[in-house]
Amino acid sequence: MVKIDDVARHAGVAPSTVSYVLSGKRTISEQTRERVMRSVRALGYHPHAGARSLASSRSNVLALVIPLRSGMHVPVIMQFVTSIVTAAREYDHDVLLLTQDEGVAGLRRVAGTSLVDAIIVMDVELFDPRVPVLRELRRPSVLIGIPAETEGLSCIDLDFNAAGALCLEHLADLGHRRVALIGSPPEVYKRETGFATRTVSGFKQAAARRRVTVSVHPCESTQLAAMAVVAQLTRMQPEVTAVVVHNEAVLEFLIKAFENNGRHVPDDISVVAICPDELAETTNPGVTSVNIPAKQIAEQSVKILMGQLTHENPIRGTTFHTPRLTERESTAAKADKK
Amino acid sequence: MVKIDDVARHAGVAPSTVSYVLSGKRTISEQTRERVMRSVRALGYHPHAGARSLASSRSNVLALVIPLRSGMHVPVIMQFVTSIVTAAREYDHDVLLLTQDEGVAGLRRVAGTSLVDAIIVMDVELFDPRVPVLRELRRPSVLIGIPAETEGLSCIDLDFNAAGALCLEHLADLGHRRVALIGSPPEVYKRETGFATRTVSGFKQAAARRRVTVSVHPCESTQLAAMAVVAQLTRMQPEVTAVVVHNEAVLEFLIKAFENNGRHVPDDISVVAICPDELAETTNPGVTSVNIPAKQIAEQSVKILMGQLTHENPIRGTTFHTPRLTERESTAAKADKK
DNA sequence: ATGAAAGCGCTAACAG
DNA sequence: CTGTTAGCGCTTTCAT
Repeated sequence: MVKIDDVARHAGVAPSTVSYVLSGKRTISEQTRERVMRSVRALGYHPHAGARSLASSRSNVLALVIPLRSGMHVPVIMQFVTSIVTAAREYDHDVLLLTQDEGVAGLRRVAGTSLVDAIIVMDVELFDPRVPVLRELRRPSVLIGIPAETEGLSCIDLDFNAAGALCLEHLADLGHRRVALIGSPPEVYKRETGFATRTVSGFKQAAARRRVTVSVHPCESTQLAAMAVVAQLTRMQPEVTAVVVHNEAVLEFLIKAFENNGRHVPDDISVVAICPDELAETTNPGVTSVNIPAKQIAEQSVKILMGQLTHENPIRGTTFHTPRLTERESTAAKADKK
Repeated sequence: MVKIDDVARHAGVAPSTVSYVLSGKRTISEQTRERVMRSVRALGYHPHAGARSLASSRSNVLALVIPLRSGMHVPVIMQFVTSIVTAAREYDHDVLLLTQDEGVAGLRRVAGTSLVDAIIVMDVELFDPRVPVLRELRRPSVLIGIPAETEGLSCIDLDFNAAGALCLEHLADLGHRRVALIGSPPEVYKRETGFATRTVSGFKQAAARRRVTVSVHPCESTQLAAMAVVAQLTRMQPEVTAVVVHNEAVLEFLIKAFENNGRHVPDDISVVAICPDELAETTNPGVTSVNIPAKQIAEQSVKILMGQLTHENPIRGTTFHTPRLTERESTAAKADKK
């Protein structure tokens, strides 16, 4: 294995000079920098990660805790994961993956052993046991999702409150007076996962403002559950002319089910979804939707961590992404019959 | 930060003794082991990962390269990922995530810096540029998927050849004489991804043996593409009474499309899928399927790496998982009309 | 069964 | 702008 001393000898400089050339932590004459880089390439030098982390107390690795539990839409998670890895690489960092099932112990382990410099936690609940641990770890961290107590932590999420409101406003503007929200599986609400409950409350607040009558229907992520909700809605609440769907997994099933119940989208029933744009574009018809900007949130998360790690830009507190609604073919003005 | 010397002092032993207690690399009297462990817990000691990797030249981290490209079913990838992380933790290893887009350079980097001890590569193509690099890296590695040249490498995959054959045999046993295979998107075949082409060839070989007439239809992972394939099949090849689906993403769309074309599953058309059991169970009707055993393959991959890392059980060569077909409600004997 | 001590390869003062 | 050197915290011979 070729080491820094080999490079130094080959280039006729001191080891520290090689180190500084590579890290850019002090100014080096263009001449020697060139010579060193040439030697680095000639010998195929790769600094030993462990030695580096020992000497600098920086591993250049981030931990990412991904959710495993039911109720989360897998493609969205995956998009977060890949975006975070890509963003981390831009800052010359790698990503270590932790699954939720190691729980709090995993956080303690990777932080305690200095395996990672910072931690990203996805799918944070309102009263998440990891939150106090993160606080006591005293390492940079960012939570994707908003817990009840954010003091001293960096959190980031889509403003689901505004997203819920935005959906209702859009439908209210189109003249709808009775709107149903079809949401995540019941367990997601029981866990008090922020994104689900915040959407509901934003939705309800907007409904109160606009004097729209609403109801909320949690829904399992299966076709059967989707059909059941539509059947119930059609039978018990035929006056509902629009729905907001906050459950990517059943979006297509719901549309199909409405069609099968003789209610055409958007003529008989309008549909707005909160889901990734890619999904909303590929359904038939295209669904008016509020985007879940996984890529942007992932990039912003990494940026926040890097700011904290370099002490330059220690963004603390909560960052909300403003939701954006895109009109597609699934919403229309309320029909004026009756 | 508490270090090994602190623990040693607290327990009244030498630092090396603490190290040996923790690693179990030499026999320690029950007495001192207890004392040391007590001190470890009392002080909350976590060995520094970098120092450890520097001294032992083992990082206890595995790299996992995940695919990003289109054509792969995301939930299956995710299942692999989480299973690999979980399996690695059983052996006290962590998992570093690499995305495909860093390409060969990512492999060189993590191996060259000794960031990882071993590498798992998913979605390996027949002529994969990473294969020669993996070979020259001289680190334990396992490929999920089978390249053209496996010399000196460990590979593992479902025996898709057998899977394709198994599907056809099952349908032939039920009396079907004309069978279509609806496969992955065209680009997957163009890339010569082994799993897709091997399925097709196993399917065709079995068809030749059983004198069944077959056709193969690549299919994009969209509802529209699924509808188009079904329409084409119904119009151009009405004599086809059974299909094999090797594309998880469109399985449900295909079934729906057949129903909409007035062909009931399984009475008018039998459907066999190659997909995870979880998916096959939740469709309506349940689909007879050959399982993609992500969890088993993931666990086996990790086990292979561990064998190589400990030099105990250096499993080389190719491991094929034998496919298993589970009958559900989507297949029936061919109707005897005409 | 345990201790002492020599590195592992790199970074970051300190010195010039 | 560059060189010298003292660790970083752990593992692992080599001793006993």
